[in-house]
Amino acid sequence: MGYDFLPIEKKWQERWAREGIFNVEKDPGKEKFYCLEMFPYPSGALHMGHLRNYSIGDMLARFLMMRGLKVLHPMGYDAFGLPAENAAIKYGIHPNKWTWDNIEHMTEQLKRMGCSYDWRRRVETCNPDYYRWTQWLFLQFHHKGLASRKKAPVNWCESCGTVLANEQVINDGRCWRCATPVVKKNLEQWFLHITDYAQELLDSLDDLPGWPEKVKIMQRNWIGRSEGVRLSFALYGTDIRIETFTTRIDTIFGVTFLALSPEHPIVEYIAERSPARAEIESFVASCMAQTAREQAAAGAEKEGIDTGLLAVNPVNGQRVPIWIANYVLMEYGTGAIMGVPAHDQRDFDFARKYSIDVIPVINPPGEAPLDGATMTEAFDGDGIQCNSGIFDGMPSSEALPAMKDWFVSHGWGEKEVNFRIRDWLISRQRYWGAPIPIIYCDRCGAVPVPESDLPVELPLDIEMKPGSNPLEYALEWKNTRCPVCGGPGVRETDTMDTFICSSWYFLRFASPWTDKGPFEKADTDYWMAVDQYIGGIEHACLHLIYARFFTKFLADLGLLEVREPFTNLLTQGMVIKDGAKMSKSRGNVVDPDEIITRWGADTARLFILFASPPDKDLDWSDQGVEGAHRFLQRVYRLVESHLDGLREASAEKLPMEHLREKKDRDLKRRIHYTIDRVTRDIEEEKQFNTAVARLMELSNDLGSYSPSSEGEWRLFREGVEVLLTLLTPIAPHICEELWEMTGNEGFVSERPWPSLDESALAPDRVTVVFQVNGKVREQVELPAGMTLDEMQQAVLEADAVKRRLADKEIVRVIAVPDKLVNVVVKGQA
RNA sequence: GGGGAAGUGGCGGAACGGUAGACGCGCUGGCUUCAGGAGCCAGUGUCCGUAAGGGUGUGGGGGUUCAAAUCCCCCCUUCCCCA
Repeated sequence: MGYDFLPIEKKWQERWAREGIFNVEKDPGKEKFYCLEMFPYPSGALHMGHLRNYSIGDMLARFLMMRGLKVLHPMGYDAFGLPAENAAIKYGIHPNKWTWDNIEHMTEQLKRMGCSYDWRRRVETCNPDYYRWTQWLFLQFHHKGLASRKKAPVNWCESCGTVLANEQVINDGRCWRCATPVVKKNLEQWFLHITDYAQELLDSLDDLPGWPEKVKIMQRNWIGRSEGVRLSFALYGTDIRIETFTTRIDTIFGVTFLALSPEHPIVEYIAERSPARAEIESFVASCMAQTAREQAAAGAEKEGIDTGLLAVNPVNGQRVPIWIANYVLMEYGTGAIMGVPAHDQRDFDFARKYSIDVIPVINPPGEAPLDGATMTEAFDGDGIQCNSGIFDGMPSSEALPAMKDWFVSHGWGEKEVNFRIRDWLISRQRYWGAPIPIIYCDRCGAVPVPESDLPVELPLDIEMKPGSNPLEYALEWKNTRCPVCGGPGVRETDTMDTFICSSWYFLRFASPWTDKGPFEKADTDYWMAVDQYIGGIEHACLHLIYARFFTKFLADLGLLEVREPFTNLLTQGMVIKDGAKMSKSRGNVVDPDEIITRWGADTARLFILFASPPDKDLDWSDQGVEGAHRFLQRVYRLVESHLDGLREASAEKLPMEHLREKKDRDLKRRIHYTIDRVTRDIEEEKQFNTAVARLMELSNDLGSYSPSSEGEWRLFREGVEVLLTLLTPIAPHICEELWEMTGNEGFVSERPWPSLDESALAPDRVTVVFQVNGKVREQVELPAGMTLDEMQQAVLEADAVKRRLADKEIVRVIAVPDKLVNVVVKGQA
């Protein structure tokens, strides 16, 4: 017959579904494992990145199930978002229909992959049963004062027609979704106060040994904690004070100017009093048109304008000019900086361009003192204080803490910890998202929708038009009653950032059917935290921080026991073809459907797991896929061509001590070596490519073993069954089929993982390497377990060694049991 | 500029400080063939050699060690993230 994979895969997928073998319920008496892959956006079809993500996750879930754990392995859809609106406009399909059609199609695809999900638990974030609770969570943030509306300069994507959070502005100030350059707008927006959790988000990274160091570093950098001093400069001749923050209070005597962000609120006040009012206003206008990244880039041209007004340095009363500068960002610190050109490169560039004084206050140790007039770059290293009053002569490393105390004790400022992470801007001026449950009332202000009125359902009878939010025109929906006073009210038409929806979906999987809350504590108490989370590294500073934030907040509400959602994180590498990431724009995509139709899901899964370790990039190779397919064919033939013998052979295993022949002992050893290595490769090393390699070796050895006696058949049967069981998490369909063909009952997917017979691992003979001065001279097969003395004897008798030892003085002999002997001699050997 | 990851055959990739190149792909030769992207056997880092056997070899250069792809220092290159 041969390996006819399509009907085989269909048959087993149907049987698994019929028997519901992957449905799981909590069982407090049993150890659990929560295995989760990042759920997809239902864009229409799976791509190779998904296939890789879900092959890895499914293999782990199936492996752990066979290891006897209660495995929660669910799947869902991150189903709100802009592409649905774009499709609606482009093809005239309602976002709702477009999304649900895609969800059904992608679910079919996942089933065709043979994934072991408990499909009863599927969630869709666009389902009112789900987003009801997203809205409920927003209200909890609101009650706790952690959701608020404020006016701020925000990132605006012209193409998406919406604002973006800071994390969502990437690569040279572009939109994370469409790569359009982001511009600034001053808008009133909803924010979640993630900064309240900044310190904990930072600290508890240390409690995550199961996360890649790389991701933790990225998060630490993103959170960006810095300790410094908040100080204010008086606006000369007024009572107004301008706040700044610095980590380098040791350079306070070197301040020669103050620089304000063009967006700083005080700029307006200053402009009114400045002789250069018109110039300031036009300068500010031109800055607002620049992208954030243009402003911040270290190499970018620094522009500024002198306001003609002065600020007073608190430590020495010195008056310094106030400038407005494009390189000062409103969103970092206070939006104003003290300019110390001698010790900060950006300030230095700016000062030189506009001929501002440069006053060195730290001299490099052991070198000539700096001269502000002639220095060519800022000095930001440690050195000796100068021009710093009573601190002159002190090493700057000591001066920093000393000056901090001195400064604070004089009441000029206070110590402050500053974070780079900003509050999370969550409003989106889009239709296809979870409505923010707020009603505006002229009398009562912004009023939260009562929990009993949730969900605030998205109206479906809307008209999609480019560049606008249909909710603005959905008057029947928009106009409502104020929940407090009953007067006329207007609904918030902004919807929530979809990252809100994905910040808690892993909790919903624990109790997807409950309507009493977002989840039931008894369920999350059992299932949480996620033991293994798998997904792309691109979410390092987005989803993964947001989800941690939500988890901590929910723990503080008493709704969760855990404070971290994901115990172990695996960030899979990209899928590469022809030297570049697979992408539509590069035209190097391979369609998962095509691969599964042509080669089968098992082949696709096997190739993906074999081609490279999960955290590294994977080079797609059509020939590699064929190779994977050939391996499965060989396994199929191996079983098919030995069917009668396998069926008749006793399932009773022969222990090692009953095996006499070398070939039998070698096979037995290979079988248990494979169990040992495959188990460790999957469980400890997370190195699935070598696990597959070990299975190929076992298969090769079984292929060259010709059983004839009853005992040999028993051994062969053990080998085949071990091969099929170990291969099941990787290529489940073919294994089920072969398992059934050999006359076994039930699903191999439900078999326990083979147990290791340690005694079968010990080798009878070993290849020992003889070296002279570290160079391999001979390889000899010796009985295992020789003493070091015996090994040394053996080495001196070996011809290749003897030849090189003539007339040489042996300095020492090093022997590693069962491995090698190295004879060290004087001079060249 | 800062941070991170990585550099090993023709290719994907293996190697607790202990035989470098497992496994697979590709290639070469042979066998077989109800010709299919099939199977089987042998070979395959490189240089010298018919061979036996040597030399050499993990981006480059130093170092530690009986022994280094692996540990330490310097340099080069590529990719990613952040400014």
